[in-house]
Amino acid sequence: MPRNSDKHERLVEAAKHLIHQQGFGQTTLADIAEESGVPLGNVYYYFKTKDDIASAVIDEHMREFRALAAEWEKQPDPKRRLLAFLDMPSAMRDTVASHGCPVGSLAQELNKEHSPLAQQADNLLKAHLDWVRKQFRELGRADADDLGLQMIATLQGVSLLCNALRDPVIVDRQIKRLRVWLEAL
Amino acid sequence: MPRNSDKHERLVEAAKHLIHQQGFGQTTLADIAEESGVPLGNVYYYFKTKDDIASAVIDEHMREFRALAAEWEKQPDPKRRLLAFLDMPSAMRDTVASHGCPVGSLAQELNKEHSPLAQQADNLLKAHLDWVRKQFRELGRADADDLGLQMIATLQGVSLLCNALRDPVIVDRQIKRLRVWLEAL
DNA sequence: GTCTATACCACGATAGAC
DNA sequence: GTCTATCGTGGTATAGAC
Repeated sequence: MPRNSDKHERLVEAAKHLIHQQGFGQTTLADIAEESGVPLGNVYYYFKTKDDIASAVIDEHMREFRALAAEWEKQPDPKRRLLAFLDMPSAMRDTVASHGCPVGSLAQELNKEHSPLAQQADNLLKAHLDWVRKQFRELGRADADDLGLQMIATLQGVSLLCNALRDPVIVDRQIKRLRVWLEAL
Repeated sequence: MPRNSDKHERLVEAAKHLIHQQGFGQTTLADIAEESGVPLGNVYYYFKTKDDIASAVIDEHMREFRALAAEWEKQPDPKRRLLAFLDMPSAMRDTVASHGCPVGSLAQELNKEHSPLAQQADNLLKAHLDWVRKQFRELGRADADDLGLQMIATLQGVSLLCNALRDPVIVDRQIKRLRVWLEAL
């Protein structure tokens, strides 16, 4: 067990970045070892398999999401919470243009494999969706489930197109549109 | 040069299906050879590299898109052309739930590599986008570019979520919403 | 707990017989 | 043109010294 060392943490952090940039399949254990400054063979002291690293990365994404959600929930009403949520993709516009959405692209990749990792990534995406839907419900919308899906789908689609067209301005424009849409709701 | 043989065609067709189902990285030449009934070593008579096969697959997608577009363009007005366009994802709802959008997921995967294939897949996605934008322009909309992006982004996002949640009904509902939106435009 | 060296295997690609 | 056999590389995972 990792004790007084931060190597475990460094490995997960390196894997998180590399997987976002290169995808899970393209990222080798050697890449992760190098980026985190841990010798290759030593990686197996912390993780039994490559899949275990990916699993830890998804867990980390989930923790980060929960921490952000706790921040957004400090807003006094659901509409402002949703607007706060939109700050996330806005702030990531450049990295989205370069590598897409870290959670959406990972989920899509893992869903092509038959590994149980896919389910875990899907749950992460579902956590985003559920949180947004909850806000729409608190707004009193009977069609909260559809609205939430519409919002997350738009963000995922915009990320994909923004990445394919390599144009961060797409994120700006479409998020602005979503803000207007929210305000008017 | 392939002449009186359909092996070339069978290889591309097999690769197209397998890449959609498993992704490009996960699909091996052995898979493609087996599915198309061509011996492994013989694949290299038709394609110099694995990338060349992917390139041919993307070309094939492009041809199919152009053929469909030619059909849609038989509709008398742009609104009906856009509605006809939406029949495609509707008809594919089950395979989208199983494996995502064949062009969107491929583009996202290839954009994580540094290969020139990414550009080719991006062009395919852009062809879809350009066609839709053209229809909005012919509808007389000054914001045609935004509307087109909004529509393609929605479809891509819906495909991704539908795949992650494994629920084809999501496609039905959201396409229905898009139809209503179009009618009202 | 840490690191080196290496086993082992899958896959892309090639050689060369027919 | 077709197919078999095989090479070489690179990547996951392990053995075992320190």
